[in-house]
Amino acid sequence: MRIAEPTVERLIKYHRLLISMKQGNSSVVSSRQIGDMLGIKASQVRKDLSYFGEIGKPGVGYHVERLCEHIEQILSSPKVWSVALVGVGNLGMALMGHSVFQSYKFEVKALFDVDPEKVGQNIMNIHCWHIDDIARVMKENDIEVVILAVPAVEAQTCIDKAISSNTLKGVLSFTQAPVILPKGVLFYAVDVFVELEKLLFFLKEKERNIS
Amino acid sequence: MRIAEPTVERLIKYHRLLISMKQGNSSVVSSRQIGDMLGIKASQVRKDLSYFGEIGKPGVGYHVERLCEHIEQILSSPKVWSVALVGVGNLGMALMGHSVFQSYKFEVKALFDVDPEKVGQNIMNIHCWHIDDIARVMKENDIEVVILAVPAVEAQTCIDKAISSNTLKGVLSFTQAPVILPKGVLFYAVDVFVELEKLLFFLKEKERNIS
DNA sequence: GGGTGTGAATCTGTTCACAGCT
DNA sequence: AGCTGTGAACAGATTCACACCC
Repeated sequence: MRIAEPTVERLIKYHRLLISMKQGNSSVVSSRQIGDMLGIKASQVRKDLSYFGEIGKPGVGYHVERLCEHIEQILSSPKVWSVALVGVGNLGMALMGHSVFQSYKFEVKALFDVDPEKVGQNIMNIHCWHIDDIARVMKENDIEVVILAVPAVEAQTCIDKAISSNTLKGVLSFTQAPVILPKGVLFYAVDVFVELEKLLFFLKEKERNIS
Repeated sequence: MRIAEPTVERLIKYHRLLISMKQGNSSVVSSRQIGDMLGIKASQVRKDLSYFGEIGKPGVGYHVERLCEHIEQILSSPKVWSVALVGVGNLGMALMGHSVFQSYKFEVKALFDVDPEKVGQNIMNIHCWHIDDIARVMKENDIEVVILAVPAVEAQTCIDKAISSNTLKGVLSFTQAPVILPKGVLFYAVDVFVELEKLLFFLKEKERNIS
């Protein structure tokens, strides 16, 4: 069964919330409680969770630990993904330091940059290669996922080199440049610029409607 | 007229693309060309652009410069927003260095942190205050927008302090913690964790469907 | 031919409302 | 009473298809 993207996104948030609730005191939680904490309607929460069979108890709610495991199973992958981080500037470093990157779901196997100060070094225990070596290193390490944190102008060049490895399956991009990829390679983008502009736009619209 | 969020998001991307096209050679562009470059259907592009009257020429396309100005007008704000950056760690610094932050639409008026190494310093020419001073500094500088780049556990505390300034109107959050805000304060979140998990989830699903 | 603008159709996601369980 | 699970209604966004223009 196919799960829609907005649903997956919410499942991930439920899961994260449930993990933090496991340390708490109550072992049961209702759809309304979950919804309130995440700013989601209770009916939406129930619909999302009902996709996978009946796991809540009417009149009671969901068992925190059981629900958490259940979602974990849905989200879990049969393998640990090998990942390359391309671009070890401020942003790349911030990502490396981010708790997200201590995950059992993937492993950052290699870093890539062009800065001679970084190439050849080990940064946070991971070797940094020159971007020109990416195809070879990706092949040797079976790296299927690339996290792209380079300046916009270099994005396409870097990706083209990664494509030539023939092992690339997914890209998470932090640059705002549009990137051309072969069909079949999954692409997700975190676009700071767009989010910021959206915020400012709707702030403006709101003020305009008031006055 | 109200413009839907997905439309705004695309308008922002069109605008960004058009700016880079202005340096190029062709002064006219078709909906198909725009769409291909951004991975959007041509019909979608036309629908988006037709919301604001007829600005394209049948058989020819859209005049790059005129279209760019047109969208700029839609997106533009009558004022420059005053912004505070809360959290000057790796991520905060990455954001500061990001080209996005050299915008004429807003100005970063103050930084906030708890690290005694940073508090009291000027960082990239902007003064860094202790987070406890945020309400006062926000009031004094009419800061209405907060960019939140602190660890998850501190997110709510920081936001609560910002709320008490009574000038807060919008938040762009980079932490993965859910944050409680008064109704009326706009909230956008960039959630690295969620994007990464989504990518891995759909990668897994894809492999599962093949085998 | 090539390309826009747009109403209609379709697809997708959310919300409602209520039967049924504890 | 309280809460889940779910079909049905609704709302929103995308895509189609075609009339019309250059």
